[in-house]
Amino acid sequence: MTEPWQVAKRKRVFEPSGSCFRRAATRESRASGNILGARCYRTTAAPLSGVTAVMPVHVVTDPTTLVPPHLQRLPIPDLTRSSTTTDTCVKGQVVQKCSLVALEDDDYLLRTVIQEHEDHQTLLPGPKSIIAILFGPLAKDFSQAVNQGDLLVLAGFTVSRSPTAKKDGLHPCNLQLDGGEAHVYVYPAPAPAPAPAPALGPITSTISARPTAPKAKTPKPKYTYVALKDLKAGMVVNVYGVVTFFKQPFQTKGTDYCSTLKITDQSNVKLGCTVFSDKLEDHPQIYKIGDIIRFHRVKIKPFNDSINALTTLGFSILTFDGAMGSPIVPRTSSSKFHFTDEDKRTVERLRAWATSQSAIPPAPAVPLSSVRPKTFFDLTCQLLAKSVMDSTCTLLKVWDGTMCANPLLNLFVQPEALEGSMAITGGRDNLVANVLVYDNHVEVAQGLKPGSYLRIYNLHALTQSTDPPPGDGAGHLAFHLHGGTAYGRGIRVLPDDSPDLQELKRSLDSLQRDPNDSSLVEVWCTPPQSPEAETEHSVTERTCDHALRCVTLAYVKEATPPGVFHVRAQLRSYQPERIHQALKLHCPKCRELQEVPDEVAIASLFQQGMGHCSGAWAHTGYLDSDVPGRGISVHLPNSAVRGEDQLVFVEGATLGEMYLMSRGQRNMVPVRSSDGRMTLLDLSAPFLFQDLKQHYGCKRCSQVKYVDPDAEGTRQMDVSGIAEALGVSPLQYVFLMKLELEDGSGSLDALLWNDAEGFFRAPASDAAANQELQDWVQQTMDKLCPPGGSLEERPWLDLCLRSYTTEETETVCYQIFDTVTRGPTSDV
DNA sequence: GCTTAGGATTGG
Repeated sequence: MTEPWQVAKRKRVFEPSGSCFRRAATRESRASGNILGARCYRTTAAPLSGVTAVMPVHVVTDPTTLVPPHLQRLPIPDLTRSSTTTDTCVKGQVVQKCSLVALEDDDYLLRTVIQEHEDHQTLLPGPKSIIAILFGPLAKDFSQAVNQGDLLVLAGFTVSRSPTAKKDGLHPCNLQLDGGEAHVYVYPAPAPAPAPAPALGPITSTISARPTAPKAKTPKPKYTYVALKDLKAGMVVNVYGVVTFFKQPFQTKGTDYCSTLKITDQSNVKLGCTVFSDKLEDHPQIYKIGDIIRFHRVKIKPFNDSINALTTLGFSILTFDGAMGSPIVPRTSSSKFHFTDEDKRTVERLRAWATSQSAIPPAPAVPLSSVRPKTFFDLTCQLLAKSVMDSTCTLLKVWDGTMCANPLLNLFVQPEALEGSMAITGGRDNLVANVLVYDNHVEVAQGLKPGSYLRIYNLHALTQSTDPPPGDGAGHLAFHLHGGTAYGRGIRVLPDDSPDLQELKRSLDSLQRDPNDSSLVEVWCTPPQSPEAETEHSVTERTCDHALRCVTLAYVKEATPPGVFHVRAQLRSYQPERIHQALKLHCPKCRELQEVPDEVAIASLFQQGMGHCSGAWAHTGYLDSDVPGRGISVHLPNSAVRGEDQLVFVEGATLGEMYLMSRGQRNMVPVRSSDGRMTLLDLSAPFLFQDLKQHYGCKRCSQVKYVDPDAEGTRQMDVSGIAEALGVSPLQYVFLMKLELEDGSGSLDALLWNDAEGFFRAPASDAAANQELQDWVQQTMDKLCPPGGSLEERPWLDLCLRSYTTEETETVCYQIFDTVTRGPTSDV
């Protein structure tokens, strides 16, 4: 049986030297900025505008400087497919001119045969005649302006393989002329007798329109694009589409590389497309599903009750990022392409349409931290090092800045067999994925340079069954890029400035901020294997009873809420930094959260409460006040139960006096007069003082009554009983802190809130009243996150996190639950 | 020498 990858192995090897040369030539032509033809011509020909000003075919009869003098002439017999075509030209006589072929929508094709001009002809070996194929308006102009026998200078062409060379005995290459850079300069054959052609070098000629010359203003080449639903077999068309499936170029059984892809457009028709070219740079540069592609000159052919698009002679392809708002920059290796504002709008329209389509499958790209065993996925990563394992397998060591939740297989390779370096990882093994690349992908893999950014398509995550500890059930993860091209399997190098690399680069940057951090290295090298082992080195301890596997913060962030996770992280920072600021008041009824009022504000409320005395109750005593001329009234309800829990109403005291008086007292309620009756102060002040504790009520939920001395009083002398009797809805003290956690895979803000008292093992209401307890909590935080300490001094925290979405803003939040600190004195 | 592929995994 012959499998695709076995076939591929028998293929001709893509000549690396040739490809390098070609790529270099392209770069050079871009960098030079010297666009052959058009620009030079427009300058020199300005006075002649109206004759052939925007024409790519120039008719030359008289000595002026029409043909750019910098063009280097290349003899036709010397032409090869790796010839530099920038600033070069060929010169030859038209020995055959075929008729103009009309393609769809004002597109044309014309084939002609050019024979090397006689000044070189006799001197050089090799085929002297070459086929030139002209496209578009150039072909049309040529058919009108050029006759057999004319002498031509051709510039701005590309050199391709001639598929008919064996049959026609002509040059093994052909010339293709298409687009704004292609130019044909014509020296018409003199009608009566041949005159010596002007020598090349600085050609001095002048233009004269001859009878067959085309009309003065030819419109710029305008391409029209056919909606996919309107395609019919036999058409040669230009189309746009959104990529819904693609394969990287692979070698065929024939002479070419093949790219297969599927596209769709607003007409909701899908079209399979096949690109054949032996030049990799002619193939589309598709990075992911959703990219937008533009084809010029594809032929629609019937296949299996449907139609497919196939590249034809003179095809060209541009690819664009499909994301809304990202720069519209065509991906192509060619510096010769048409691209207009209309193209831009087309791309924008397709992007907008595609964004709203569920028919376009989501790209299966995931970070290393989210990879699950037995799945196939696309990995965007940086190549660190590679090593040839055998003839059918190459190992790539890659990372993406996130830490895999599963232990990763680390294949050891002798340093001398490894190309590239792992030094940058600082030994943090669980960050490095070992990718085994097989069969047809080996060729691509061997051309990869360490440091480059890659996307590997359809990577298979497999747990290594031969792993030593079979008991723990978690084999080490290895990644396989199987042979063949099914499901788009392949590797592509992403350009360094690709928008798809931003996230990856951020992750890698944060990893490398502190590459020498030994504690990180230690932890990463010894991934926790059991909960027992974990807690030994942690300053916190989980108290939950679920046995979840420890995951990375990156994994937590990827997961859809709600969820429960066990993580191991360090505390980078926390807010607020002062513990007393972390104490808040919370209403269990309306769930409002508020700051504890500051003493200045409370003191002022006490001042305002010093009005007319509400009058003596049966049990009223008077004390001297700090405030001159005022007295403090102390009232006891008529039916008050005597004893320790005695409820005492205090009127006319300052806040300071209230503190003093309530010391050692169980229940003191500050009151004021209102309309001759006794009521509570504004609820921004505590409604109840219990020794060192102050209790507050919710302004929104309380319905404060006048305090009636004849009331039965409260039966229950606890906070809620007293509050109820007073019509107060009591507030609870709570801790609220935001902890910035960090674990190498990323960082995450988690709240200490509902379960904060458990975390600190301290009731918030006690902490509010007790400076020592606040100090204890502060010391605990200092232990978790030493002030001014470096990352390596920070201990690791085992935490149980919950993710959830808030009702109001629908933002994702994380809270720490079921976790306790070991306290500031623990010796970890 | 006018072909080739025409999506569709599971493995080393």
